[in-house]
Amino acid sequence: MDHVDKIAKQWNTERPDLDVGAMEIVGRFGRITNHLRDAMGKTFADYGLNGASFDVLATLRRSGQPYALSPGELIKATMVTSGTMTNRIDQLVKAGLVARVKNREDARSFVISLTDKGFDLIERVVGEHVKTQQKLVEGLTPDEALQLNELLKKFLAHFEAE
Amino acid sequence: MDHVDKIAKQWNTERPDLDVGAMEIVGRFGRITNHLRDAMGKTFADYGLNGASFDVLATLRRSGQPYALSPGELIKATMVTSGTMTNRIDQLVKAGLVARVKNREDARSFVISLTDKGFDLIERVVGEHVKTQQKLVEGLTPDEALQLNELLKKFLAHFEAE
DNA sequence: TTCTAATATCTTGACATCAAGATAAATATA
DNA sequence: TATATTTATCTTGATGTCAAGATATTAGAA
Repeated sequence: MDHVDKIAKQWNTERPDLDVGAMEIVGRFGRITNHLRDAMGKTFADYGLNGASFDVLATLRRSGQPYALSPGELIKATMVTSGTMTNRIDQLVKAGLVARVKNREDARSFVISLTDKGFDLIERVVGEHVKTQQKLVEGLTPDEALQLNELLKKFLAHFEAE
Repeated sequence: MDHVDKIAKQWNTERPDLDVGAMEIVGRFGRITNHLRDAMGKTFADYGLNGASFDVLATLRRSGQPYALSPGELIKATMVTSGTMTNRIDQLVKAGLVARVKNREDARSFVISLTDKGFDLIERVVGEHVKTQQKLVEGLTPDEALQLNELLKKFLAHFEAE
């Protein structure tokens, strides 16, 4: 009887006309995601980052050499608005982790480039981050984890069909 | 090949030493939850609410008669800080959907009570909300949905063990 | 060429949230 | 009783986010 079961039970008493089967799935998604975010946030905080700044640095790192993308590309990859990305980049520039480099071919645009300091930091953080994630899925057996991943993949495809 | 697969592939190229199996699960949780929140938010917006205000009204409604809880109880149920709850209540009071009623037995505390207007509103919204949630899980067969729910339940228990 | 449209990014103002601390009342202890 | 502690809620200041609009540049059409 977890927290979501309790909510479902209350609705069954108060509104027996409602079928809350879907609510159980959706509710558990929300709560699990909150726990995951909290746990991962602690790893980021150990290195002076948060989920937002980690996201930008990790996107640049995994894009490969020369570890540089335009703000527009970062916006697409991280699904935030332009204002949010400007703010994130400003902070990372202030921290010396990325640099805004002018694009000679298009004066409207910049390239956001990992500094050496930024590269070294993300290189270390991502290792810890992966360890944290592995610990988080330890509640499931390897077989269950595989099964869950397959179901998530199908579920996500429903939203991100192209 | 969904978005999460692409990220995993980039990491495999750039950092083949990292095992990103757990990252796939965690990443899909994040993306799915974002899609769920967006979709549900639209239903709330149709009634002038957002996820935060819906949450408070729904908590009061499903608590049963007399549809009233203290701020402290609402904080526990919704997992937000006291400042956030004060703000949410202020807005709902302004909108005439709840009322702050003084507690005679303990002058420190109030009871937050659904008004008739608030009751009528949440009564209608929750019906639409359940329909939205049902549509959201239609990407899975009933059997898959059951399977997923069981796995989520076990996963969540890992975080909310008591 | 000159005007218009599209593109790339930044700025502004508003909002929800949190952490930490303030206020006030109830309860426990001396 | 008087004082200290706990409890319940609100206030304040900072942060991250978004939507809408501003600015500047490039590309296309007349």
